[in-house]
Amino acid sequence: MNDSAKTDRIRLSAEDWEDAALGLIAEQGVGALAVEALARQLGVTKGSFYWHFRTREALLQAALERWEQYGEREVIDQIKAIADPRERLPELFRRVAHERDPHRVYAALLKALDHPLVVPVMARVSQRRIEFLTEVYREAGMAARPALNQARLTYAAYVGFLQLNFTLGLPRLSHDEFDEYVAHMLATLTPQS
Amino acid sequence: MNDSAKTDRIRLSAEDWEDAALGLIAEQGVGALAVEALARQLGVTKGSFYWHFRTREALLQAALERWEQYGEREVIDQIKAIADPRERLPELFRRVAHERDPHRVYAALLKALDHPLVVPVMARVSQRRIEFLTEVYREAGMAARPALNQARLTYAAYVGFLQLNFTLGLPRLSHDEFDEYVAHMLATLTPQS
DNA sequence: TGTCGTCAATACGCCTCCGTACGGTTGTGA
DNA sequence: TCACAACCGTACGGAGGCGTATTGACGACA
Repeated sequence: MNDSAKTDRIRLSAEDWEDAALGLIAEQGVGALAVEALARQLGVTKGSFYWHFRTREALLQAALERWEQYGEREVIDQIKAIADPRERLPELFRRVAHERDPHRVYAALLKALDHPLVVPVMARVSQRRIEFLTEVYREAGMAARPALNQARLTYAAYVGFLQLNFTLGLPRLSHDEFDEYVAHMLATLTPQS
Repeated sequence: MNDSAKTDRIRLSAEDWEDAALGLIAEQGVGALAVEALARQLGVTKGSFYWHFRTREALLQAALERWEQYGEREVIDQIKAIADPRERLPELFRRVAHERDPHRVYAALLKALDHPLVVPVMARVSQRRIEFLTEVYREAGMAARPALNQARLTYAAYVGFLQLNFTLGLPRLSHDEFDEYVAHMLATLTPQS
């Protein structure tokens, strides 16, 4: 039994390294991104790494770009596919509240905002999401400026939610309490229907 | 002109080191807390450090305890001193929105939630603040359960606000836009008066 | 079948930072 | 003035992580 992620492919590509890097970031944070650790996890040595990347920073950069491009589209597209605009907010909230995995990289990156490479990426991603939220609020019937402010507020609540509930494990809510909280959130952050 | 924080006291105490550590954490994050860097900043060498602390972790621990004990009381006490309970929320919001310094350590600690020492501290502090917020909401006229959920939501919005506006510098709002956002926040997170 | 490009192993040097050992200085009280 | 504790400097050992150099294995393709 191979201990973990030892894919039995003999040779690796740059993309394999980037994916592995994102996995490691999601699990242990950006600080834990070391080339020898990654190499061990992939079942090879550093010799391989420095063929694909000039430096450790280059890997981080590439992994972040990969995440920014491919990891984001999904949620937004799926939400946009919902016909009734008023149904989009509730569905969005439900996803965020109950699906943990898609947010792990984002949460990990949130803890690495001291690193100069991740700040611009997070700024772009957050900006884009806020714009998307604004759009959804507008389609739900709000005027332009309130929609923008509401989007900012909702997104801030999302970010704080990640920190408090996921990474901090804070409220230690029971299942019912949690659902009640999500319902409350939905009620106060959704335009009065 | 001494370049920065070179206090002209000849000899240092453990508290001096803890304060300097908190300052460094606020400016550059927990990861930048290195004993030789701190020693340079204080104008001494490691020899001094290891007289006061057994290890680097011990300093972090002590600094965090110091922050948890002394750095928090202030805001809560000042808010509690406001006579009219309905005035407390707006004042609290104003403070958070416009005073940057008191939140710098908290924001820095938010980016260090991968470190095992800071998680319990942040959990306790956040928990206490949420309880305080719940109290304020109750005094403003809300029932028990809604007040609790509202407090959680408001605090999540606060945490996200820190990340997006302060550390990410995200919305790049003008002064007026910013005030408008704060007003919006206040309007939707304050019980209907 | 030989050659070339691709991917990987090994070994090494270097730097940074932690922690230790020990010797030196300064203040203070007997 | 002597002794001792508090505080600090210097020097060193060692671990961990980055990057380089060199060589080796292996498949594709002429």
